[in-house]
Amino acid sequence: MVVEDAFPKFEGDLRRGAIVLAAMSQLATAQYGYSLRQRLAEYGMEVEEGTLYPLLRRLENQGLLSSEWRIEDGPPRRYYMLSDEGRRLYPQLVISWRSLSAVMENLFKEGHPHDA
Amino acid sequence: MVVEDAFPKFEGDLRRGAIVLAAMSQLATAQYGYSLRQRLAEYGMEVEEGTLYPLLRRLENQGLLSSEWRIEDGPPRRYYMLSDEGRRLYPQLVISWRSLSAVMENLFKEGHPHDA
DNA sequence: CCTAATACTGTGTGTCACACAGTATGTCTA
DNA sequence: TAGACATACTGTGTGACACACAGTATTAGG
Repeated sequence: MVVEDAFPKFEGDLRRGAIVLAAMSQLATAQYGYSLRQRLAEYGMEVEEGTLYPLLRRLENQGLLSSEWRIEDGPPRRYYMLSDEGRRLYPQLVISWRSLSAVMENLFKEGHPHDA
Repeated sequence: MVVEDAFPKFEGDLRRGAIVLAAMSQLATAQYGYSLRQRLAEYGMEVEEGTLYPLLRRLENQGLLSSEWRIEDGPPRRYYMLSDEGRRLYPQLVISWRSLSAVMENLFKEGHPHDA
C-alpha cells in the first residue's frame, strides 16, 4: 500500500503533540477560543476549530485551564486561561519539549554511529 | 476532574509524533526492531515494543520502509530500512520538525508579553 | 535444565485531531 | 431591511495510533 503523498499526514502527526503546549503558551493571559486560534495561526500554528475548542474543554476538565463567560460587545465569549495547576505544569512541559528537541537533533546527526 | 499528575501523559503526547521520525532517522542502514529500539533508547527515546513493532509494519505498509528476514546466528530477524520513498520523505520531515521547533520557541517567547 | 534475554506477533482500549454539521450573534452594505 | 459574511461556540462521528497486555519461539549462560 503505497501512499500517494504521505507527507501531510506525517507532518500533521508531528504537530499533534505540540498543540497542547502551543495553546498553553498563549494562555498566561485570558483568551477566548477564536482569538487564540488566530493568534496561533499568526505564529504558523494553524489548528482547526474542531480541534481547538474540544482541546480547551479537555484541558479545563483536566484542571490545567479555567474559564469564564464574559459579555462585552459582541457575542458572549468563553475566556480561558491557565489555572494554578496549568501554570505549574507549563514550564515543565517546555523543558520536556526542549529535551525532546535535543534528542531529535542528536538522532538526525547520528544516523550512522561513530561506533565506540 | 483534576488529574493527579498529568505530566507523564502530556510528555508522552509530545513524544508521540516524533517517534516516526526518530525511527526513520536510524533506518538509513538496516536494523531489526529490537536493535532499533535499543538504539533509540540510548539516545533517550524510549519506545515500547508494542509501539515500535506495529509502527515498523505500518511504515512498511505505507511504503516508507522495506524489510526482509535474515538468518544469521541467533533467531531470524526482520531487518527494516528506508525505501526510496522513505529516503525521499525523510529530509522533508526533518525540515518540518525544525520548522515546528522554531514556531514553538517563538510561542514560548511571546506567551508572556513582557508588556507592550 | 532452567532462567533470562532476545525477538517478534497479536488483540484490545482509550485518547485525540479533524471532518462535518449545526446554532447564534454581530457587522457591513446595498 | 435584508442578505451575505465573519465571528464564536457546540456537538457527533471516525480513523489513526501509542501503549498495555498476552503470547510464541529461539538463544545463551549457569
